Amino acid sequence: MSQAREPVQIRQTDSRTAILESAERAFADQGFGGASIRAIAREAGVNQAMVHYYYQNKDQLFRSVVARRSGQVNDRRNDALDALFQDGIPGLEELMEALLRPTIEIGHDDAHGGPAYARLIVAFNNAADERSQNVAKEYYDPIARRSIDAMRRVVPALGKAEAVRSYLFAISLALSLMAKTGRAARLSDGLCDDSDTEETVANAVAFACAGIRALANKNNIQNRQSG
Amino acid sequence: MSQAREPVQIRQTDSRTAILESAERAFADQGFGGASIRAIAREAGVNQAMVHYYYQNKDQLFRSVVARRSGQVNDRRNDALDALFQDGIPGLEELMEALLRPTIEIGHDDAHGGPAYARLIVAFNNAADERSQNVAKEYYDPIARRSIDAMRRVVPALGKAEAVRSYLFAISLALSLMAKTGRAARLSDGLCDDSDTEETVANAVAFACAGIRALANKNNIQNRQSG
DNA sequence: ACCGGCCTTAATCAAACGTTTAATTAATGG
DNA sequence: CCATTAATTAAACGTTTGATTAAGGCCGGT
Repeated sequence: MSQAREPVQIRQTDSRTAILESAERAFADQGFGGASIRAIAREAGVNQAMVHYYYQNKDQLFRSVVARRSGQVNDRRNDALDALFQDGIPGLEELMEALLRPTIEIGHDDAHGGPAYARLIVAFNNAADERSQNVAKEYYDPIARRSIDAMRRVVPALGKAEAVRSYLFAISLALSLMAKTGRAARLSDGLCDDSDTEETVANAVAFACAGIRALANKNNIQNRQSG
Repeated sequence: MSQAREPVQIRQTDSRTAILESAERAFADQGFGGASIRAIAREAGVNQAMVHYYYQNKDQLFRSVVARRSGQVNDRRNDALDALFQDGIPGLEELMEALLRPTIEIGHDDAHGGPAYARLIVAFNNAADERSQNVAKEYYDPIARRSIDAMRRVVPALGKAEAVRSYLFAISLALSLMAKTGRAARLSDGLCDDSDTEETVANAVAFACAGIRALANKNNIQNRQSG
């Protein structure tokens, strides 16, 4: 009688993702320049040549880290957008929650290295260097454009420039909530927890929606005055 | 007849500040780990040993870069707070403009390396590593605490935790406006200019105030329900 | 003229860096 | 069972890193 046969590929898969997760932590904590491939390999428990074997070089290793996570987040955001607009036009709160919740939740997922990715994504979100912008363009611009269009359908008074700013504001909000720098806890003497995902989402959505409506009104008034 | 005597320190100051400004650009563009002292010295037009002569090591060089700029910003913010509360309690819009304007303006000051510092400060504002948090604690926590207290005086309904979050949100907004990553321009097909300082300040203040009031209301409602 | 304190220099150090190589081991398919 | 492929290893490559050293130039004061 034959045993249930396993895929037998014990060796490969472990190393590949171990490197990826170690790299995620290293890039998040020390930046691209500060992270060293040697340390990444050491912490992953693999030979340092394995990093190049699987990912060629440091640049592509970085891209691979971002690619994996951005897929996880943006698939959820795209699905949520599909569902929301299927039955007409949703409310602004629903829309913003659909956009921000996946980002916040993955950052709060301690068991799967969420906080490390949160710190990483925050760092490169506001970075102006060519590598960061290329990665942002490839992995985050498509969902950004779709989100901005959705925001303008939900709040018609929102001009394109205001919508872009609002989107970037909202993302920046959500990211600042994910990156547990310890500063919020320090400044609030421990009152700000930020481990409560639901409260975090609620705060981000409330703040963002109010801000967006304010920009929409401002835009409206300007148009009325000048038109 | 004696000539008007100058402080005579012609030699020193040039190299000192040349290093500081070169370092500011390097740290902003490549991060702490990615920036090299050799490149910093080269771009400053000095021997690389001069960097250690004036700033001992890379860590203190970084601190010196932040110290200089944070002084410029926070002196202005402190003065504005003093003036605002001299004649009673100001409005929220006035308060937030006092807090955000200096930050935004220094980031827009192209002639004096503002954009470089903007990118630098954005990068380390959301960083969780020990060095960044130590620098933040030393150079930005005092004004942060004072600002948070001021916000609660202006909006009494704002709880402490909400005030801390609001402050961090608002700063995060202003910073995302300063860091000209090119992403806003790209996503808006050039519509978002961000070089217009007044419009930038107005947008940030409007968005932040609306968000803060939303969090204050949310807090109020919760208290009423649970009390 | 000479001294003493800044400022500046070129040269050097050990350590760490990213990357490549050649050789070894383990699994797969015919 | 052998040939092929994939995974892994130790070692080394040349370069760059942060930091230190010793030597000298500049300049006002005496």
